[in-house]
Amino acid sequence: MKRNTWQREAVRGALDDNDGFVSAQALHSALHATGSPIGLATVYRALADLAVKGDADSLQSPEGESLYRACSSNGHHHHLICRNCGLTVEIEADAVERWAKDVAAQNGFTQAAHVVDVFGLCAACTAKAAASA
Amino acid sequence: MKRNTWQREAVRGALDDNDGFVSAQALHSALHATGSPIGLATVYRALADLAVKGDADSLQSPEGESLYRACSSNGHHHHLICRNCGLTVEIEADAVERWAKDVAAQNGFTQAAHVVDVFGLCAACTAKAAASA
DNA sequence: CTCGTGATCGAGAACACTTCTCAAGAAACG
DNA sequence: CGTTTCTTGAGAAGTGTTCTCGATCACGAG
Ligand SMILES: [Mn+2]
Ligand SMILES: [Mn+2]
Ligand SMILES: [Zn+2]
Ligand SMILES: [Zn+2]
Repeated sequence: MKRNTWQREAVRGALDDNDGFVSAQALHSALHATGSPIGLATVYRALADLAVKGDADSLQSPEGESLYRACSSNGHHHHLICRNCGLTVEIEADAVERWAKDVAAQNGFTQAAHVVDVFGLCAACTAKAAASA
Repeated sequence: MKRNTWQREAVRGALDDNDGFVSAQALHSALHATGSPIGLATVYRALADLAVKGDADSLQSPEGESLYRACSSNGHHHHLICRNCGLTVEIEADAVERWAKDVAAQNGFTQAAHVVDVFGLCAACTAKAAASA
């Protein structure tokens, strides 16, 4: 019941071309830069679809923008993200998963979900910052 | 250089009257409901100030809204939040702190900060949901 | 207790991000 | 093809937050 359009292909492709997390607007700009006439609303829709299908991870930047990324790893995992360049490292942490589940259960909470992200400056951006300081 | 106004007092008081995390707009409504003529912009400003002074914790709801809470515990900690009623439990987890620091360092990241929150349905809201289902 | 200065306030405008509306377009399928 | 139905895209609308700027008020100096 979901049709195949070049627009959806384009969004998926643009996501793949990107290493780190990107916003819908940035992706739209990138697509436009290559000459694509895709609409902004369509980019938002495609990203939302990819996210629910599990083909993309999404998170909120500290500034409140929604960011998306085509993830290599399939299962549940978390991210270490450079707040300067967006570079992302996928991290798995069974210990944290267990901890989140336990702390919820111990307090009588059900349907627990957790948000676990680490933001920092990657090695390259750290070096760059030190040089310019 | 920071003046004392009844507005700031009112915001701090309203925060204290609230168990869980609340949004700036909710707080503004609550204040209005008690007859206070405080302005919305002022509520935003007061909350931002409280947050940088460390007198309030802030986080982003999964929907992207900024939420605030007057926390009892002083030090760094995390939260277990009911997504229905906002009830909040403060949690400390040295293991998670260490893990975040380590995973950043191991990947060459500096100035690491982490976002760790657990959302769920509290016991009361779970019961209520089961009853109405 | 004035006064003066400058921080603070608040109404509304402006912003940034996201979603909605709906007419036009194009997959899918017999 | 032709029909059906989903998808698209431009712009409007919605939502949360910040900005603008004249009026107000806190507070230390005199
Ligand atoms: Mn990932
Ligand atoms: Mn807290
Ligand atoms: Zn970087
Ligand atoms: Zn609850």
